[in-house]
Amino acid sequence: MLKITNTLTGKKEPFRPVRNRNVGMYVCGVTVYDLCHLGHARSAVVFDVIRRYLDYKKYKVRYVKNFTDVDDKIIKRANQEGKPWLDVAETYIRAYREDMSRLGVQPADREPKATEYIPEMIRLIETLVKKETAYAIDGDVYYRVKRFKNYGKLSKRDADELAAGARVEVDERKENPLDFALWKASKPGEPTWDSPWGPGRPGWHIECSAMALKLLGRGLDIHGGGKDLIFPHHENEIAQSEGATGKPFARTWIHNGFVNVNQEKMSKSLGNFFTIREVFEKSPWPEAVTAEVLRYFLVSTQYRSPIDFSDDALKSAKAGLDNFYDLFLRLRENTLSVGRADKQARIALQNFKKRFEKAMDDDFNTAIAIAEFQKLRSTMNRMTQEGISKSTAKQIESTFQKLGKVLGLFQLDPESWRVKGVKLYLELSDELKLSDKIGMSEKAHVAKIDLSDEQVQTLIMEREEARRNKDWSRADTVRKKLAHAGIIIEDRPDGTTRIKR
RNA sequence: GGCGGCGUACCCAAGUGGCUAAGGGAGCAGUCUGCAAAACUGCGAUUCGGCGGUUCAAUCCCGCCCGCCGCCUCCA
Repeated sequence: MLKITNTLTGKKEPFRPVRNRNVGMYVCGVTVYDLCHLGHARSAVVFDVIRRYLDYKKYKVRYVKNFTDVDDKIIKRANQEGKPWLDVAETYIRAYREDMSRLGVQPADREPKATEYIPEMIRLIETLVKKETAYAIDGDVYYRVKRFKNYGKLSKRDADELAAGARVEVDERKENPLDFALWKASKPGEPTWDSPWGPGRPGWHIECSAMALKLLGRGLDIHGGGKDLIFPHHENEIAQSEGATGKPFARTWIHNGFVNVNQEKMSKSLGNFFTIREVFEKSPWPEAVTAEVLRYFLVSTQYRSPIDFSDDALKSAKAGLDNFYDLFLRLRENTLSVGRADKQARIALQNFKKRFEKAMDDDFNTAIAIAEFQKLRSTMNRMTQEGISKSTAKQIESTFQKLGKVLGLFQLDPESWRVKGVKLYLELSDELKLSDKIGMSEKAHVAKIDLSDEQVQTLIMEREEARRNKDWSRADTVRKKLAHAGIIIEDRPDGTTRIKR
């Protein structure tokens, strides 16, 4: 039985969708005014994994993740760049899609844009106004927080105390400092739509209420996003939606923890953020490898906890994955016609599956799920030594692939993970050279040696010849030379040589 | 100030009122190997920030203290 920690109740509770096996899931997407950073990547990967696991459990998932494409920050950006605001939004929606596809994040079933749901928003606001849960002033419409008795139930805040401690400069026209904008009269040059209150544009929170209600309605089982959205965004969504419909909005609220750098939240204001593409660009590994490394890093911590990003963390993730892919290679190479360990291996696979599901059922504990993969890897390495047949080896590999898919891991061809065939040209850097940026000590000594494919081949042949002549010192010299270019040579028992980087 | 969270070995990271405190990375030693790498085997927290309390028994429950972080304003 799947259990999920629900922010609303503060408890881990059994997951029961409204309509049996159908799951409606809404996740707050990004405001498209800039490139996505690793924080966005984490949120995306977390909910991608949740979605994949629900699929795996044979739920019928309808996953909606929106784009906020009308907003103050987009307007500001457009003004800075002297571009139409729609262009800005389009640019970053495209960038988002590129980044996510690199990360192997599956698109949601619906990716609505706020601007496509203006009529729905207006209707929602009208309902609220009719119920006197909202009021209009000079073309603006505000939500009357006092009218919603449960205000604060998600973020566990007391409305009165909030009002007392309000740090925002108070708009004198508002009845209560906590009241928030549902609709804003637009200034010249700003995006604008006709409305019963005059030309204007939506406030920040209303779009998600409108889209979630429209696309998922009462089947809203899961509503998610980063922890920073709990207040005010999700709190306000609840107020708007429940204020209008009089019915509970979402059943289970899921919030993911932040990505930190040196224990501090990665954020624009601190300037300590890394964009997703920046990490890809600076990565010493091929793109597909980097993607899995990032995912491995991101899911190696339970989704609610903070996770600290660093070069070391990525290297550690890479090393962990290398060991898996080494096993996959071994599985393809070291098989027999009849395996002594076949039976044991098959039993281990069955047990593994149960443990994996147990881990994931417990609030998507991907950290434990990975630990289970690790144990299986170790077991299978031993089985391989004892001897397994080709068909069992295939079964093992496909189990890793099939269950790994839930986390988005082990999806690459083991041959291409780090053996021949990948791009040979590489810039060799121990560190990702992120150091200066995050103020860490300078320790990146970059040796840059580019070897062409041909040069590598020549060197390897040279070493083979040396080995045949038992000229060990010459063979080792070549090995060292290649090592400088990041190429590792492994001599295998059958006399062949494996090339890794 | 209010609310929430965290502090587990060199690093990352699970976890439980009592059974060996998972797993990974790094390290060390052994087997293997021309050497190396990989794999395998072994080693590595008598202890879970500190101090008290509850309990037959606490890392896990309670209280206090110390340290760190987040939200309370836009933020994944």
